[in-house]
Amino acid sequence: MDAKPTLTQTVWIKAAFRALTSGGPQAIKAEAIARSLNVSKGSFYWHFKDVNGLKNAMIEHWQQVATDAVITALDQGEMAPREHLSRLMEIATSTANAAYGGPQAEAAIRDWARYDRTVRTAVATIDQQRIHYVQGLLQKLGQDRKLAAHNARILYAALIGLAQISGLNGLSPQQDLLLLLDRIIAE
Amino acid sequence: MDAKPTLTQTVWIKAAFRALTSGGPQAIKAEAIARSLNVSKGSFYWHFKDVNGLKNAMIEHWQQVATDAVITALDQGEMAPREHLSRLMEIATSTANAAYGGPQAEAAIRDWARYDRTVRTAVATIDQQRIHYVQGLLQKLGQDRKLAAHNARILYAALIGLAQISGLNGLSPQQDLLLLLDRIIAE
DNA sequence: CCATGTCCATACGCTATCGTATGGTGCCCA
DNA sequence: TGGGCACCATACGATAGCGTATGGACATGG
Repeated sequence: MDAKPTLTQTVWIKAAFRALTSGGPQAIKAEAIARSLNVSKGSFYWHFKDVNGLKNAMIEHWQQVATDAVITALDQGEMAPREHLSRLMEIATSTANAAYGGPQAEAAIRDWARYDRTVRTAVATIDQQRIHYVQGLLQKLGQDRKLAAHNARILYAALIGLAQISGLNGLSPQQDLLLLLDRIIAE
Repeated sequence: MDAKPTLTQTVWIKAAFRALTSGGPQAIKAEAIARSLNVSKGSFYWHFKDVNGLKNAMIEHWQQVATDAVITALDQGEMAPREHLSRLMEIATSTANAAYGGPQAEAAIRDWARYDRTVRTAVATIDQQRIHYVQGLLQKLGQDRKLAAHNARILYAALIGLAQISGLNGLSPQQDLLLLLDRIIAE
């Protein structure tokens, strides 16, 4: 098998996100995650000061990844805004992207934010970035600032809401999102 | 003060929802809730078999209340569908209704559902009921079945998503929702 | 070759929570 | 009036998770 090349912080963080995604915030426990990595918690307290240290590292890591995603989306801006938006919807609703765990992890982080002040501010910041980014794309399509802001919030909210609903009933939200996008752009 | 007229299951359930809303699923603990009611956990284990018994009672209670809300909404059907929809949006986004704790509790239940199979099926059932109800209203406004279904999902998803976002940044989602409703009906 | 540093295992004490067992208090009713 | 029941308090053992302390394995450089 694997030659066990000694663990890193990142490995722990990813394992912690798996725990968060499948078991919620209260599943972020040192010993449980250690077991999932087939090591003891002695290793954990070597890499992190304590459980709060791990949580802070998780937030920082996610915020970094999420911010980078927006940045790079902005950089490769030579695509048509319309294409850009529909591709965004597809990426956001696909289940196998993002280094930190994908949309499922996103939802779990959003839950986590409800009960943790630090996470809450981090998520709020990311939300603002994304909504603002979508708003910019809509303005490029000719919508004035106010309408674009409204539509951006609606699109993003529908994205989150549909993910929530489909996460419960197993349906894919892509169809609904693309239809909504069509109508929002059409006017 | 209060003459302490002995506790009932319902009192425990409401206290449990307060705990769930403010602290998440892992905050549903016998001793903690007992302290919040100024009694000991001896009382708790008199009214409930164990913690799981309380949780089941909570789910049952919420499902009952949520179902009843849809039923009564259907019954008082002499209102214009358009009025009906906008009033629904207002009620759903107001923060001081619902016996079990209001929109905040809804969001907390939705989080809870992600990590608990029983809650998940209950929430999925309620979601279906509500979406189907909204779809019926839209059909009354002349939309065909398919379009109404799509619009109902979008409206409901936007409702949930906006609540999630505004729950993080403190903004009110009413404006956005009513605007979206206008556009959905306008066509 | 051994000294030092990195990474991890094990053992320990502490606290929180669970569920149970048992006792106490007040009320109603025969 | 006292026996029984509803409701609650208290005490207990058991388990899980936290954080610390200490030692061991392994590599690497002097």
